[in-house]
Amino acid sequence: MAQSTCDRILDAAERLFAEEGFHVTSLRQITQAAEANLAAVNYHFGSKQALILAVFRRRLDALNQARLERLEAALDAEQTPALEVVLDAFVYPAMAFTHGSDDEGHRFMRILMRAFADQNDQLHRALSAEYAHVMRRFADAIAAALPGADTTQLRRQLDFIVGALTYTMAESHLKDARSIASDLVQFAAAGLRGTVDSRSHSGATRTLEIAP
Amino acid sequence: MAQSTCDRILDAAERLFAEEGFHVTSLRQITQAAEANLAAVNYHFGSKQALILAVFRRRLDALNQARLERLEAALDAEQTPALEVVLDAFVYPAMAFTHGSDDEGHRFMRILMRAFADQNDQLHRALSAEYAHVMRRFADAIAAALPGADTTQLRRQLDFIVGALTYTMAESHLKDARSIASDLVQFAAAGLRGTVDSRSHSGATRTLEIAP
DNA sequence: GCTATATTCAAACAATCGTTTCAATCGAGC
DNA sequence: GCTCGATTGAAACGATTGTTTGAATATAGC
Repeated sequence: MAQSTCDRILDAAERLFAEEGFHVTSLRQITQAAEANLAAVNYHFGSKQALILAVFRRRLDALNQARLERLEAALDAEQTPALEVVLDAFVYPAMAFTHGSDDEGHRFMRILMRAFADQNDQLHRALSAEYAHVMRRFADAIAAALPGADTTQLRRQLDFIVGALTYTMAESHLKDARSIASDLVQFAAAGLRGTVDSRSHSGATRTLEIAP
Repeated sequence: MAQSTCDRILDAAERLFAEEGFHVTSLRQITQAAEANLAAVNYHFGSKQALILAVFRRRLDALNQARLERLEAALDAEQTPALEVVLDAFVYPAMAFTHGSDDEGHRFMRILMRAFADQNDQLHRALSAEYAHVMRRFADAIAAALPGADTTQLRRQLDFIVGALTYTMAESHLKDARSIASDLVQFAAAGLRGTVDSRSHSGATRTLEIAP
C-alpha cells in the first residue's frame, strides 16, 4: 500500500473522469478502481461534487504555480522579457503535464476542457477564480512586452490562446507535445504582434470589415 | 401547435443540453419541456443517444453549409481570396449563430464544446467526420492564400483557430459577437502569416527554443 | 363509415445512482 | 491492555434513470 485511501481515490477519479466524464462516472466505479469502500468517498470528501473539486485543485494548483514560477524566473532574468518568453511560461507547463510518465497529463487536460464546458456549475466559477490570478499576471507581462497594445483586446486574445491551448491538448494524442507548444507560442506571438498597429510592422496588419 | 412533436423535442433537448449537460438532462425533463409524452423520444428517435446525435446534426449541417457557401462565394469572386476573407468564412457563420433571435446560438456552441470534450464516444467521431470535409476545404484555401506555408503546421494552426473559436464562443456572453469575430480573424491571420518564414516579413518571426 | 397505420398516453420495468446507517476493525495514547 | 477516536466494511435507503409495454387516440386511405 504505497498511497493513502484519499490519494488512491483521487487518482482513480481523475482517470475515470477523463475517460467517461463527471456525471456518468459512478462512485462505485471509482471506489472499485481505487480498491476502497464505497462510503470512503463521502467520508473523506463529503460528497461527489466535493471530490470533483478536489481532483481539480490538486493538479491546477501545481500547474498554475509552475506557470508563475517560470514567469518569475523570466522577469528576474530580464526586465521586460520577450513576448515568446512570456507565452512559453504560460504554454510550456501545460504541455509538460501531457508529457508525464503515462497519460495522466493528457487525461487531466481532457477533464479540464470538460470543466470549462460545464458553464453553470460552481466548478466553473471555482476554476475561473483560480485562473483569474494567473491570467492577470500574464496579461501584465504580455502588455509590457507589447507597448501600445489595447488592454481589453489583449484580454480577448488571451482567451483565444487559452482556447487554442486547451482544445489542442484535449484533442491531439500528442507524442510531440514540445513541438506543438513551440508552434503555439510562435503562432500566438505573431497573432498578438499583428494586431498592434501603433508601431507599424511592414503593413502586415490588414483589417476586414465583416458583412452584416 | 406550430411545430411537430419531433421538433419540439429537438428544441427542448438542445436548450436543456446546453444548460445542464447531456447526461444530467433526463428524458423526463425534455419531454416535459416539449409538452410531449415520455415515450415519444424512444418512439421518434430510438434512444437518448440517437436524440443527442440528432440535435447536433440539425445545427452542424446548417453551420458547415453556411461556411462552405461563404467560402465558395469568396472563391468565385477572387481566384485566391485574401487570408482574412477565408478565415472570415470560417469564423463568421459560427458567430452568426450566437446572434440569433434568442440565445439559441450561444447555447449550441456550449453543447458543441461539450461534445468535443467527450473524447471517447461515437458522438465525437461523428462530429469529427462531419468536420473533416469542411476542414480540408478551408485548409486548402488557406494554403493557397499563404504560399510557402508548411502543410502539417498549417493543419495544427487550424486546430488552434478552432479551439480559440469554440472556447471563446462557449465562454463569453458576447453581445458583441461581431467585434470578437473580427478580432479573432485578425489574430488568426497574423498568427498564420507570422509563421511563414519563406517570404520574410520585417523580422517579425522569432523562434524560441523551448527548454527540455 | 370503416379500417389500418401512426402517434400518444399512463404505467410499470429493471437498473443504477448518491447517500446514509451502523457495526466491525484498526491504531495510537495513556 | 485498554480505551477512544479514526477509518473501513457491508447493506440498505429513497430517488431517479432509460426503456418497454399495451391500451387509447388520432389520422389517413379507400
